Amino acid sequence: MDYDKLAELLFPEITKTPEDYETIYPQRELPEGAKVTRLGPSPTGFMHLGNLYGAFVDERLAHQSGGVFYLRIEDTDDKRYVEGAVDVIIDSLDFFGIEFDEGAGRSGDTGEYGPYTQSERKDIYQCMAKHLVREGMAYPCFLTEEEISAIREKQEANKEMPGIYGRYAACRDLSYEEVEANIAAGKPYVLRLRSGGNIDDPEEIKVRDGIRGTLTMPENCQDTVILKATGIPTYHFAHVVDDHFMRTTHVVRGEEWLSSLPIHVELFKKMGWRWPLYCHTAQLMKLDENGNKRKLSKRKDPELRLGYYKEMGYHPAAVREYLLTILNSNYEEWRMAHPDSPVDDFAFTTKKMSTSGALFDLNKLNDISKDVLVKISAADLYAFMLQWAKEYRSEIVPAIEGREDYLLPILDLGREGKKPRKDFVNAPQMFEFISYFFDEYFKVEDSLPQEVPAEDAKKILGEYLRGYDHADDNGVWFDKIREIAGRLGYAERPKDFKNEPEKYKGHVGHVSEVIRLAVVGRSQSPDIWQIQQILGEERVRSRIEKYAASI
RNA sequence: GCCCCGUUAGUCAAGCGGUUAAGACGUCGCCCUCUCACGGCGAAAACAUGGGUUCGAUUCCCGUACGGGGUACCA
Repeated sequence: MDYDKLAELLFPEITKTPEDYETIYPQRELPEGAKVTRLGPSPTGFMHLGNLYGAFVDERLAHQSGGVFYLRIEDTDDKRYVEGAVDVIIDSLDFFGIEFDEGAGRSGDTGEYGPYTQSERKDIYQCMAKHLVREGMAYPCFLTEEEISAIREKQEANKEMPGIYGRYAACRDLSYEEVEANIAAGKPYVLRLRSGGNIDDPEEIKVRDGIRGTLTMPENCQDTVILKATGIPTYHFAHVVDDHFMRTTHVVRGEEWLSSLPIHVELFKKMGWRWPLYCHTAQLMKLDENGNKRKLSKRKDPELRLGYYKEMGYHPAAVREYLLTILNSNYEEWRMAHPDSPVDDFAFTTKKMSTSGALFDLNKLNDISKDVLVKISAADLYAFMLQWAKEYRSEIVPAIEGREDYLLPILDLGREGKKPRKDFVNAPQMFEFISYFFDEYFKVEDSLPQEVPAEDAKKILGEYLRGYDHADDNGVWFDKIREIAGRLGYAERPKDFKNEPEKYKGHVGHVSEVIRLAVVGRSQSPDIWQIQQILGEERVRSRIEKYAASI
């Protein structure tokens, strides 16, 4: 068989050689140790937490080392393409503060290693495929779907490994004339790798993984398809060609790729290239909905969808912080030691990544979110909440928009000092938490405490109103409540009540709860005095009068 | 079926042959306190399982179970 002739027959229009592309895409000039990483999503328009998770790893590895992080659109499966998906990808990552240095963009590519969309790189793949044919390492295969499933059935019946390999690779040794005749007859064909693996006694290959250490696997034996009948490459071939010519140093991808690693290794070897350092991440998991079983995979589960967190009003910084704690087991510890350092100061490493899948933990996210939000200024919180409301809760926008002066002190309530309140978790919860500051949302939600009968409540509110002086400071204000409590038979100190409960109806806490109910409508809230200062005397008086009248 | 990968408290996780088996979230209790939150202190709670190897296994090896992934002209 004359492979040169076959290569010309198959790819008459390809004139460039692999060497030409080596020149077109030279080694990158980067500082020592700089890492080149990439995100390669398929343009389905669906981004999930796993994508973000991987993107963080890529981003950190590249930017921590002075390297390059680029975006490559992997659209070799035309069935998957969704219009506008590239923008969705860029936008949703941008929301979480992840930016690319080069690659596909909203308005075309940036960078010297493009095109960055696989469907535009057909010539490159074909050139490499032609090279493999010329070297006798790839061949055209005319097997039809039916023939392939017949082979599979036979293999299953014989309990053999399924697939096209060795003696089942019917087209491996077609003569030039047979190939020519098939093509002339218009038969469709794919290009298959002529695997060098020994199916009966595969050799072991060792591949170093940045997360999992050294992996030991059997070599590939399958004559994997590298070019589909359309001339478009499969993922395997595109990955090898692209990551070589884009000079990727670290490939971060999900563990679902682990089992095709031997294919990639064989392809790299056959091309005579060095393969990048693979980093196979563990999959994020979810609890099963019915019998809250163990772990379940993702896809379409709402909380794994990236847009979910934005819709739920979680601040991107909180999601980032949460992801980082999942990403690197020593991050939390570092964060406790460096509460105010920027994330960039943390030395991220793939070695500290978990090899087993983590279950998403909403409690943890909420807790982390509180810690993150407490450090964000009221002005930023305001802007964040407003933006969220505009997108997802337009009916509350009028309450918020243009009222920054009113809202800033509210958002800062109790956040001063060394032990600030951590009341806020996400945007909707923030709004709910402060909703009593809006007259249109204020309502009395809780009922009087057991210890205070209705007539006492009326008396408390009456006396409170009579003695109310908006100019009182916090101390004077509370002393007055103590007096009222004492006069009506309630302990002025909770301890007194606790020690001698039979002597009192209740304690000052119960008395102030009545006032709290009148002013904020709930039995729990931050400091009432501060709230009153923000509400203003008129509204305080009117709320108390109204509540007293309703008892 | 076959092939990979994994399995430490409810969850996330340190741990790399000898530890009282860290820490965080959640839960519970106490303290602080006008409520809640914050903060502080404390408690309950774990090495899937059976065999080896070893003076000694959570740590190493093999089997079993369980979970995940792959077995496509999908990525």
